[in-house]
This record gives sequence, structure tokens and C-alpha cells, in this order.
Amino acid sequence: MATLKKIGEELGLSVATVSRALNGFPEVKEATRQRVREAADRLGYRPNRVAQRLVTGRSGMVGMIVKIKPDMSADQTFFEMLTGLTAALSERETDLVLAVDQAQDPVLPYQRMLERDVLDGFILNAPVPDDPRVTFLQERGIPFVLHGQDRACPSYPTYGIDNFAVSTDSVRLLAQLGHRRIALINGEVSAAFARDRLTAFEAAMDTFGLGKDLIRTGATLESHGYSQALDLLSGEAPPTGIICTSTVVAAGAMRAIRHLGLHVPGNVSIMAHDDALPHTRAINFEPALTVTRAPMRDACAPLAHMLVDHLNGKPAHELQVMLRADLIIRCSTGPAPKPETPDGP
Amino acid sequence: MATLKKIGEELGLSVATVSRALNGFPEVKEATRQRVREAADRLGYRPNRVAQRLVTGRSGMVGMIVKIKPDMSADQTFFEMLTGLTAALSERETDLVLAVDQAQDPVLPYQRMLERDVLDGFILNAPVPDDPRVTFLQERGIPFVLHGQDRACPSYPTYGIDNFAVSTDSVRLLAQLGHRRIALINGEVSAAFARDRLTAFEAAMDTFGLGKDLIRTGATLESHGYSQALDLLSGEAPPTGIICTSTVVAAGAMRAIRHLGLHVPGNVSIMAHDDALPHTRAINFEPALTVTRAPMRDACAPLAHMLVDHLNGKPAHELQVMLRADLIIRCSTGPAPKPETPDGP
DNA sequence: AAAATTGTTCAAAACGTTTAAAATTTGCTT
DNA sequence: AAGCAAATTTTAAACGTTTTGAACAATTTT
Repeated sequence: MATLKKIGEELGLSVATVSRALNGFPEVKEATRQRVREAADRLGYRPNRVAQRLVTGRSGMVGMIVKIKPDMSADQTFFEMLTGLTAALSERETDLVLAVDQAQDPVLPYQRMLERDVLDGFILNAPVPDDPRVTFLQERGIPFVLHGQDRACPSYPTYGIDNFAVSTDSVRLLAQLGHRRIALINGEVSAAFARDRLTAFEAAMDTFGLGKDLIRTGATLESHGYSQALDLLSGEAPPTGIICTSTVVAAGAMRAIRHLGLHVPGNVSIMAHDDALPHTRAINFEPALTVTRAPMRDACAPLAHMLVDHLNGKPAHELQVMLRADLIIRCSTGPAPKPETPDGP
Repeated sequence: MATLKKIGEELGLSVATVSRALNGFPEVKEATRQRVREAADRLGYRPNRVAQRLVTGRSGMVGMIVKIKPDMSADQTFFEMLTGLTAALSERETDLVLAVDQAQDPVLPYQRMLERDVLDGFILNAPVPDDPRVTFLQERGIPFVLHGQDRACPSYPTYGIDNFAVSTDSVRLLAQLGHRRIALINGEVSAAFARDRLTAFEAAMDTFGLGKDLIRTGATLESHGYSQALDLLSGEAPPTGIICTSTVVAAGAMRAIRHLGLHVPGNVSIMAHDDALPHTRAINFEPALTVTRAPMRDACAPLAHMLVDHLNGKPAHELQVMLRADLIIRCSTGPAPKPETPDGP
């Protein structure tokens, strides 16, 4: 393996100069830099990461812990994240070390990982409100980036979408279309994103003077969407608009709507938040689904770069990104149906 | 962070002695070792992995590349492997670095990973016959362990089950129960395991003098099992015994059998190979499924240890394990039905 | 009592890089 | 042609560990 020393000997230069030449330091003569570059290429030089890491005091590895549900099913978003993160991190010469969490205690796997490995930082995802992992890492001064938002004014890097706006935009759209009975099929309220969407949903419904009785929670699967939509639509005063926590849940809800012989958007308008995961494409729904859209994949590169920037000393307050999801109006939403007049015209 | 030097200063010992004391070298006086251990504990010493790696010339990281199917669905076995591998590798002070493969070229991601990272070796899984990744890594002298077997007499560490025996045992069981028409619903024949099972299935059928016309391939999903079993059972001379490539496929096949109003094992015996993944439990089938069983999880620790042993110089020929899957006879297999006598008794 | 043996510890080199400080070369000014 | 500043390069230390060879001390052998 070619080393700086070998290149130096080859060219009659010191190791230091070779190092600086390759690292783009300005004090190296351009002619020298060329010679060094040429020799490095010729000898197939690759910097020894381990040596770099020793001297810089950084391991070049960041950790992420994969939460696995009791049934061992993978979080749908996981592969999406893994793909994007490894790609983006490798641009910054950083490796992603994974561990799998099967424990109940949310901080235990982080503790164990820190005991075992030399890690520069963490990527945290799927926060719960006031996430205990955040507290744990902050107490120990371990850098991290949070994908999402677990509290109001974080003092650490975060990247996420504005989940309040997701609900606000959704409710406004349906309300402006004349819907009065709007349902929310929300995710697990233990998740921070779902709590935020719920809060904003209630606020928005208040704003429009609408009732907040059509709220369901805990939907993650298609089957949840199905059963909860069925339940909502079979009630005394069924919704004419349904906001779903995800496209998967929306698929279930649509199945329920069809099952009841109703039409979208004639009888019921339906929309969802869309993380734009590759397997469920909202545009291929029949009819194409109206969504608030924020591709999960888009978060990967920012998360990676923000973490590395933070490790390089960039202060947390410059590393807080909150995007607004796009509102994409397709065919699954339309004007509220005319109220039924049972006693005829 | 406590270092060897600090401990040495604390005790008036040299770094070398401290290092040896902690690493269990025999030439250190027991009293000294105790003092060192105590001081290390007290100061919370953790060896600096990076420094260890620099001096030993090893990175302490091994790579694995996750293949993702076009639909981005995770291989069901992946999380199982990830969990087991990270746990076992961490016992050997080794980290698992993951990359995601979306490319067509099977070796490209390995090439890229080697360019980018300092990796001591690889874990290869899901081999195809004469796997090109094997060739690639062998040419470059990169150590690896293969989970499975891609060729007859490998010169590198392998760990897997005897897929020939899987078919042989399955066919023998059904044949001895009197079945004459035995079907195989196999996996993708591009996979080495499926090719081996096919070869052995044909050989075993020959041995028993049975016909080999009931072979289907490419089954990975429940729906494949359903449609292929439906197809087989609707044929002119339907099978009385079906061997499935996996429990998931068997679930589909059972659904087809039920759909046709047939009974297991009265009309049709069915069995499968069982990787014992957590989400589908063969024993919970109705009726409980007869299987050849080899838990995927059992492979993780051996794979990890074999790779690290190999990195430590253990020769490949001592690192070749081929286990025989257990044959577990449950309620889904039974005697072949009496041949129908259409013209009555 | 000297020599040999064994047990224990130490000093120093090595791994490959980065970087601060010192040294040298170059170019410019007078 | 000397003086000086700027540009470029080198020397050396540092990161924390492992490991070689030497040194020292304690013990045994002669």
C-alpha cells in the first residue's frame, strides 16, 4: 500500500509536503502539487483512514440504531434511510455503524454502542416527545442530529418537516372545499410527528369552527386504515373528508370507502401525508391521491452533512432545518358533497 | 480519556507493561497486573480502537452489502442477519459497515466500498452459482466468508446448510409416505441454494423412480405459492405432495389448497424449508407445517466468528461448515391418499 | 561466589497521518 | 549585492497502541 512516505521518497519530498499537497493547502507550490498528485495516482495512493482518525482524534464513524418492532418487521423507512445515509456519509469520509435495538429501554442500545465503539456521533430518528435519547446524549456531550423534532426549541441539530403545517394545510384545503366533517386517521401518538399533527389538527379545526370528534390514532398499516375508515364512515355523522397519516393508511381507507360503495372524491375526499417511499406511489392511487409531500430520501443527505458539519464545529443553531411539506392536490379531494336532504327538494 | 500512558504514570510503570498487563500477557507479575487492572477500572480506561487498529494494521471493520430488490422491499432475512451479525461481531471488537446495492453489476458495490473504506473483510450472502463476487474478492486477496455455497469445493470460508440434503430428506419423507406425484415449488434458480435443491430434488425423484414434471421455480412471495400451487393442483395429474422453498411460499400454497376445497394432509401433503424467521412460524400453521429447519439466526454468530478467525490467520479449509437441516415432521404431511377409483368399488 | 537461568520491566520503534514551528528557498526592493 | 518579505519546504512532535530487543532483578545452578 502506498503511503505518504513512499510518495515523498519517490519525489524527494517530505511527508508533510506531500500531505499538504494532497489536502489542498495553499502554501504548496502548484508545480509540486501536480507532481505529488501524479505520483499519488500512479502509485494508487489511498489515505489510511485509521491513521487519519488517530491523529485527528475522530473515528470517522457515526452510529445509528435501528428499532425493530416486536414482530421483527422492518420500518418501511429504514432501507430508504440506509441507502441515502450511507451514500451521503461516504462523501464525507464517514462510515455508518448500525446496531439493532430490541430492548425496551430506549437509551440502553446507545449506551452499549458507546461503550463498545469509538463513535463521533449519532443519527437519531423517529423521536418521541422529549425523547430520552436526546437527554442521554446531551448529558454526555455526544454530538447527534435528530431527524424530526421532539421538542419546541431544540439546542441541537435537527432536520425535519413542519408537522404542524402538514395538518394546517390539510385541514385548510378540505375546509376550503366546503368540508365540515373532517376526520384524522393519525399515527401512534407516542411519536412526536403524530403528536404535532394532532395538536395542529385540533387548532386548525378550531380555527374553522369545526368539530374535533373524528380523530383516530395508532394507524400504521393498511389494515388500520381500512378498519378505522370503516368505523368512521359507519358512524352517525360520517366524515366527508379524511386526512391520513400516511399513504399506506390511505390505501386502507380507500379500500374501506370502496367497500362501502362510496366514491372518491364524490362522497368522500381523502388525502394523506406522503413520505414518498418507493413502494407506495400516491400518484398511482385510483384516483390519484392528494398529499402533503416530503420525500424521506431528501432528508438523508442533509442529515449526513449536518452531522458531519456539527462534528467539524458548526454550532447547532445553524443546523436546524424545518421544511414545509409540499401540498400536492390531485384527484382524491374535491368539493364536499351537498348535504343530504332526506325529505326531498 | 484515560490512556495507557496515564495509567503508567499513575503507577510508575511503563506503557508497555500496562499494555501487556491488560492484554493478559504471561510475563507480567500477577501483583502488577492487579494494580494495573484496578487503576484501569478506576480511571475508566477504554482502549483506543483507532490506535489499536493503526498498529495492528487492521481496521476492525468488515463490510456487508445489502441487496435491495427493485421494489425496495427488504429481504426478509436481512434484519435477522443484521441483528445477529452485529451482536456477534461486537464480541470480536469488530464493526459492521453496511452499504446498499442498487446496481446491476454485482461486484461494483464491493469495489466502491473497498476504494472508500478500510475494510478487513466481507460477509457475502445469497450467492448465485459461481458467484462473481467470490471471484472478484479472491483475485484481490480480500478475506471473506460466504453464507451459503456457490460451488462444489470452495477454497474460502463458507457456512451454510446442505441444500442437497434438504431436497433429499423432503422427497424421501414424502415418498416413504407413499406419495408418487411430488411437486417442488422452488425459489429463483439464479440463487445457488435453489439450484442445489433442484438438482437434489431431481436426483431423489430418480432414485425413487418418480416423475419430475411437477417443478415450478421463482417463488419468493406468498402470492407465488398461491398461484403456483393452484396451477399444479389444477393440472391433469395433480401432486399429492408439495415441497415448498420457504414457509412463506407454503402459506400461499396452503391457501390455494384450501381454496380448492382440499385438505392437508388428507388430500395433499405439504412441507417446506424453514429458515425460522421470526414472523412466520411454521408450527402455527393450520395444520402445523412439516419442515426441514435451519434457523437463519444460528448462522450469524458462526459467520462472524469464522470471518474474524480467518482474519486472524485461520486457514480457510478449517472454516467450512455445512450443516444438515433438521427434519421436523408435523401435521401437514401424511400418507398419500388412496388413488381414486372413478368407477366405484 | 560466579555464572546461568528465569521472571519482570523498560525504552524505543513502529503504524500513517496531521500540524506547529523552524528552516530554507525564492522573489523583490533598494 | 545586500536586505527583507513572502513563498515553500522540512523537521519534529503528536495521536495511543503493540511489540521487539534490551535491561534489570531475582532466583537457581555450578
